[in-house]
Amino acid sequence: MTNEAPLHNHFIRQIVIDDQASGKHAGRVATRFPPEPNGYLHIGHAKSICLNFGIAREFGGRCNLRFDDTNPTKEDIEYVESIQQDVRWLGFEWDELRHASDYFDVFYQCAEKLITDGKAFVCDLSADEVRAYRGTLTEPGRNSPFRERSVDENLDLFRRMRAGEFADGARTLRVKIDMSSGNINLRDPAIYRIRHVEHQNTGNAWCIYPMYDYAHCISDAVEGITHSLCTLEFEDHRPLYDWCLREIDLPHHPQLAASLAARGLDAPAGTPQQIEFSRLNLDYTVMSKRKLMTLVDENLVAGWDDPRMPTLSGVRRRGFPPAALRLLCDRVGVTKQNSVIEFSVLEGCVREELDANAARRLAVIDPLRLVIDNLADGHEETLAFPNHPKNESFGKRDVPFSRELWIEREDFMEVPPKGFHRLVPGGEVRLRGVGIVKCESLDKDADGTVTTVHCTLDPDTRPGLPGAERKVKGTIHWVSAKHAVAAEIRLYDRLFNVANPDDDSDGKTYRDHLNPDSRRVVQGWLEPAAADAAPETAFQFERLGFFVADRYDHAADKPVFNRAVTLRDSWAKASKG
RNA sequence: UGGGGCGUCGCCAAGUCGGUAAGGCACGGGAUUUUGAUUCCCGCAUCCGUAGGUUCGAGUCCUACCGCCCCAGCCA
Repeated sequence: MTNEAPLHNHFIRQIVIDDQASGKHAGRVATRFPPEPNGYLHIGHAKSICLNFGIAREFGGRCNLRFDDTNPTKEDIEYVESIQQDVRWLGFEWDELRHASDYFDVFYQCAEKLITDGKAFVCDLSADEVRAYRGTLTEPGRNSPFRERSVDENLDLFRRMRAGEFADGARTLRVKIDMSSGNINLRDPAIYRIRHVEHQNTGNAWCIYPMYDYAHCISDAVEGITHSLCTLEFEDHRPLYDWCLREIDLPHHPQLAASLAARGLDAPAGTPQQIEFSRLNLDYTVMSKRKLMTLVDENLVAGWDDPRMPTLSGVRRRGFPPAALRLLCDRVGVTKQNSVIEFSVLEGCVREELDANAARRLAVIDPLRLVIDNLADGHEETLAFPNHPKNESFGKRDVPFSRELWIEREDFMEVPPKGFHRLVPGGEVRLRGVGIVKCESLDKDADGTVTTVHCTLDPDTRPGLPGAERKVKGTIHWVSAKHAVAAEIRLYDRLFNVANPDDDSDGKTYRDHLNPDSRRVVQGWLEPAAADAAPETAFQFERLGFFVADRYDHAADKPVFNRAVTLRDSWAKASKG
């Protein structure tokens, strides 16, 4: 894959540079991308993936893919598979694939240590009671009445929790920190809960499952992660992250992780540093898993990989190349500022990438018949077209040409507005790669709609002849009617018609802002060399935009193309005012 | 009246020990062009949330205010 050079130094890269220079972590760099397998990855995740894998690659370090599968009630194997596929598609490969559930035994051993050290207790309070004891943002909480149980009783109870003696929710294991802390995460947070649920990775081996804060920091330590990168909302979890690691002290108690050795998962435990950065948000889209899930579940879109979805599988199907997403992530930078990137920035990245790497083809998506009257009936020839205007290595292809063509309906106007450079009655225009054609007459149907444009081709303007140098205002694309292949063309537009669909302050929700025209399907005509392409091949259909052969539905004899993005169109912008 | 973050051009984002505002995207103008695309030039913050202060000099230091985001799951 390509390896884009970093645009500039961001604060996390600087921390890594400083750490490496000072010999912290013995100069090692290890990161991880830790998704919970409870949904599909989206563009926001791309930032984390690029950051984590990118840092590891840049500093000669390692990066693991780790499934944060500590809550079996929400997770599913479907997601763990899609996540792996998406990470690879983005262009990254993990050093090791791990699951938090690989460490369930370690978590358990550490919990017994915490209990033995008097740092954790089994609490019998119900969820509601815990909430009541927790206090509020401005009032301190109160100690649980079970906080002072003896070590022996705690150990006994915890072992019985594990043994399955208690019902879901009956008890939790809590850590003793400070119920009066201004940081609510430190008010004796639960680190284990009872869930008699089968786990996608460990089956029925466990009925108690660790909480995120507890499991994540230990997982990081056990994997020797040096820099644990996460998003801003975990900032006030960091004291808990550090507390757990300090109290457990894995580096000095390697026996706690001894069970890993037998499975080849052991490594010297480290002391990872959590560093937070801001999420990648885009306007005109929603990025929360919950909302994306709703769009899918309620059939508001055609699935997680609907081309309008901001999921990685969605943008992939839409035709956005992975390099465009990497470029986006480079371009937006890494900071702690909440930000919303304009969707046009992403589109710009897609255009930039595809302009350089997509072969050109001719296609017409709203056909109007054009007949070249001064060519013989049945006239046919084959023209050689370069596949890329600026890159000869793309080679050339044969394009069939004949007397009857399809041109784009919007490229002809009987009464043109000022500044219109295309075909008009009595006017001239260049047919791309063919020569200059003059509109001599029109055919119309009963409604007055133009059905055919009759032209004459100036034979002196064919390519290669001196007359080809003659300037005309416009050049339009075309496709030979006789040779064209009918295709299904899916035209996509933004899913939401407001910049911030998450904003429900006016009483409306994202569901009220769905763009009814976000998907239009038309029948168009392709030159043969476009139809005959493998699924996921991206082309620029000249003057129209970048299109991709649908990953699943496209076939050479029944082509289906999705429009990834239009070309920049200064005429449309100007003529619209 | 809690805790944790963040405020530099429309959107992002650099700004080393204080020395007199990078870059990208967008936008405006021009050149080239058999894609009104691409490419190429040129322009685009006397000002860094606000108000004071320190200093020869402050986006960078101090003080006070203002604004925005996150936290009260046995979710991650």
